[in-house]
Parts: sequence; structure tokens; C-alpha cells
Amino acid sequence: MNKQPKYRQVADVLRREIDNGTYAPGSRLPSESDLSQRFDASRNTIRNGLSLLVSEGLVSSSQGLGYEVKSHEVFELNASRFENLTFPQNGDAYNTDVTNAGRRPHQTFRVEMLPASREIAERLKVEPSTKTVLRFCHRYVDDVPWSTQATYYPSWLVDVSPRLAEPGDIDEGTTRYLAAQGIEQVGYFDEISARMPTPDEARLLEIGAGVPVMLWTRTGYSTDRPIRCTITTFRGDLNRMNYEIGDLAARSENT
Amino acid sequence: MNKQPKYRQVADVLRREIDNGTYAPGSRLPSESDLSQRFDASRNTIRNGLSLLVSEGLVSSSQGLGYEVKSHEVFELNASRFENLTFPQNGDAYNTDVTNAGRRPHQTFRVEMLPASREIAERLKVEPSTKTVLRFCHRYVDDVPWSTQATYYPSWLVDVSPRLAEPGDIDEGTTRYLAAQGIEQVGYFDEISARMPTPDEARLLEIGAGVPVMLWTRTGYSTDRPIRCTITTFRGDLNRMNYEIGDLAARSENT
DNA sequence: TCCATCAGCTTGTACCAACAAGCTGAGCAG
DNA sequence: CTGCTCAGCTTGTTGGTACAAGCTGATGGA
Repeated sequence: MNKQPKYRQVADVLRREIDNGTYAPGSRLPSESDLSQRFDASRNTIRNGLSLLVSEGLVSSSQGLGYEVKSHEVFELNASRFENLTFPQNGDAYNTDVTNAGRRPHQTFRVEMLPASREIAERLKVEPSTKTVLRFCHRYVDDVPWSTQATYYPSWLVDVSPRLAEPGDIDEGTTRYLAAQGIEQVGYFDEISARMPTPDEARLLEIGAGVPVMLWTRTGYSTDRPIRCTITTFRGDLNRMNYEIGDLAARSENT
Repeated sequence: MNKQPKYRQVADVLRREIDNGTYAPGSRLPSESDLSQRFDASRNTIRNGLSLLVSEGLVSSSQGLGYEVKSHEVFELNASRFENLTFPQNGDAYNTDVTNAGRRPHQTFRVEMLPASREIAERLKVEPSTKTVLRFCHRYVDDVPWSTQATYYPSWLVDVSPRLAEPGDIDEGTTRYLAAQGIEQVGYFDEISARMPTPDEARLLEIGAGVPVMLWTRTGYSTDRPIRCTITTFRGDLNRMNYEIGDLAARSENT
């Protein structure tokens, strides 16, 4: 019957104990050597089992400290709020959302000019390797790295809206600034996928093994062509993206 | 300088060789003992490095076969297509999308009655533990497990639309059937997040370590209350969800 | 009191060994 | 030629050891 290898049994038992609250979020698991005694297994076997839980994102380990049970407070992200003159643009939306959630937003920012990758060129409908302007944000919530956001603008747009290529924030928001230049965003196309982080992403977001990233690619359109492409990466387990579509009058009613 | 532990160096070298095509998708890496010689490291250290690549989803291993470099053909999923009488409902959308992609759809199906979990109860605006009808699909693409879809209906809806609780497909689609009962879905609320699969999900979707799942929760509303809640899980790395919002006339034009 | 040091805990890295279990192709029996 | 077995490859599992490196609280000197 019991064909499961020992390290899986260890993981299964601990997983169940985490689920039922024996080990609460934020608390620490017994040490590897304690577990080694409890399960009558070598430290290697215990580590093997614990690494399963780490790769499931249930616990994280740190040298000298032990294994901590992770909590799962998700952050809601309203993605279908239309970005136009009436509503704030994406960057402001981040500040608004985070502040409304009672947390503290903070971001670093940089601008660079670089040739379009294949993905970006396709979405912006320009030739690959054409110059594009990249405006890059690294965002934090309560000083914890939360997301990176890279927005690419085609060079033709920068020609008519030169402030895009200047370092430094655009206070009124890029959407408003572009509208003032006669470029209005009338629609956008969103693509969402998830995968494990590259080492770079893991570093920027300070996430360990076992936490996937979500990739959110938004291509914005004027009435006649694409005007920007924004790629946002963030922790998949702590964020939830929301879309409201159609008539949702019934949603806000209290039963 | 070189403070990186050996097993990370191994992973970094192999990752770069996978990226630059030295090891193409579908091909196999050298065996652990070969790599052990090449890197002058013990087999354990090599395994440690390879497990990093596995957890990044770049390669997968199987006993007796070795390590295979994985490919990344993504499947597009149009999520904002409005589900109403004019357009087919979700289940049919799956058949349509898969067939259009030149692949073969196939699904198993079951119906059961069970008390609402907290998440479901909240979304359907019913009391927790109230009876709900679950219609569950396990979907395949070219005989590869692709997604699971669980749709929950509140019991009051089943009372007026009894066929929901009957096993077996509803040929005309549940949306059409419900509309015929006077229940029309006029809007929906989507929530998307990602995390590592539970052992159950890993089993159903036949995914190994290093592949996250995306969770897509859609709550459908009539004009006055929620009428269904659908939770879809699928591989995050092979699927991309799309939303079209606003005026996208410029998207389909060929430059 | 304050702060520097260190013992003693934790996990991280690296090696070795042995056997189990899955897959494949060579080669043999029919 | 067909089909079975098995040697020899692969990864999987489990045990062991040793030392490095990070964290914390106790200890003790200024």
C-alpha cells in the first residue's frame, strides 16, 4: 500500500499540519534535526521533503532561522478599470490601490532607449530592433518588492511626445500627457500568463523558489495604431487580478 | 568574485546553453554522471543544480530517460468574449478555441451536489454550507490534460432549472438553457491568480514540479444576483489569457 | 548600562555510498 | 520473423559525514 517514498510522506504530514493550523502562518516548523528524529529519517530525507513544501510555496527557509510557514494575504488589482482621461493611468492606479489598502507605496524609476525585442515589436507594430523608449518602474509595498513594470513606447510616438524619453516622472501621468499631444488611448489588449521567475526576476522581486510570477502584458491603442506596451511582473501568489465585464449592478448590492 | 555555490554555477551554465540553443527544446541533457565529470562535481551537486532548472520549468526529468528540455508553445485563451445568447458559453468556447488552433479537444464530465465552501458561498452570496450543484469538467488537448473547470450553481437556481443537477451534458449550453428559464447572465467578474499546484492539481493536470497553475475564477451575474461561479485551473506556462477592452479597431488592421 | 564576542542553535553546500526502479536496445529462444 | 529476457544505461531514494555560514541570546568586559 504505502508505496510513497519517505520524503513524500514527510511532506504530506507537514502539509496537512500546516493546513489544519498545527503550524500557523508566520510560525516556524521544527528544525531539520527535530523532524529527522520525529520521522526517523536522515536529515537529507527531511530536507528532500521540506524542499517539496518550499516549491509549493507553503513555507520558506532561511539560513540560521529555520522554516517559516507563509501566509497568503492576496492583494486585489482591478485591471479592467478603463485608463482614460477620466480615470487615472496605470502608475497612479498603483498608488491609489496600495494606499486604499492601507499600505505604503514606493517606487524607483528609470528611462532608457533600446531596440525593440521581437515581442515588443510585434505588439507595437514596428520593425524588430527599431528604437523604443522604455520607462521602467520597480514598485514596493511597505518596502517589500512587489512588481516591476516596463512600458515601451514606439519611436514615432516619442518624436511627437518628447517628454516620454526624458528621465523623471511625468506628473500628470503619461496618459494625460499623451492626450494633450492629441494621442488618446481608446482601447487595450491584455495578456496574462504565469511561470517560474528567471533568476533576474527572483532577485528584483526578492522571491525564493516556489513562488511563480504573473506576467501581465497590456498593449494600448489609439484609434489607428498601438501606442504603448506595458509588461508587469508580480508575485502570482499574493496578487489577484480582477476584470469586471458587462453589467455588474447585482455585484455591489448587499444580497 | 566567484561566490556562487557550485550547484548554482552548474544551473547557470546549463540555463545559458538551453537559452542559446545548445540544448534544443525536446532534446535531452547529458546524464547526471556525464555532467558530474564535466563540472568535476559529485552527482548530488549536479542533481542540486538540475533541480533548480526543473523548478524553473526549463527541463523535466523522468526515471530511466534523463532530463528533457521543455518547449513553450503557449495557448491563447480569449476571456473577454462575452458569454451571452449570441456567443457560445464557456464550455463551447473551449471546443471552439482548441479546434481553431488545429488541436483536438476532449473532456470528461461529472455532476455532484455539495455544500458551498467559504469562497464559493461568498461569491454566490449564499450561506456557507448551503447545497450547491457542481458541474466539473476535466479537459484535454490532444489527449494531454489541460485544465479543470468547476462550475458551482446556487440551489435556488437549481430549483427553477433542474437540469443543472442532472448528470450529462446540456447540449445547447448551460447559458442558453438558463436563458430559456428566464435567467440571463448580463455580466461577470473575473479573478486571476497563480500559485504552485497542490498535489491533487498536479495529479489531474499531470504537471511536475516547477510548473505553476493559473486560477481563473469567474462569477456570473443576472440582473439581480450571482448565478454561477466557475473556477478553472490550468498550466500557467502554456496558457495565456487575453482580455480585449475598449475600442480595438486598430488592433486588427495590418499596420 | 552598553556593546562586543562567542557558544550553540539553525540551514546551506558538498562529498561519498548503495540500492531501487524505469527505460531501451541487444540478443536469444521459439 | 516474433517476442521475451536481461544487461546496462538512466534517474529516484535513502543513508551517512563534514564543514560553512547565518542568526540569537548569554556572557562578560568596558
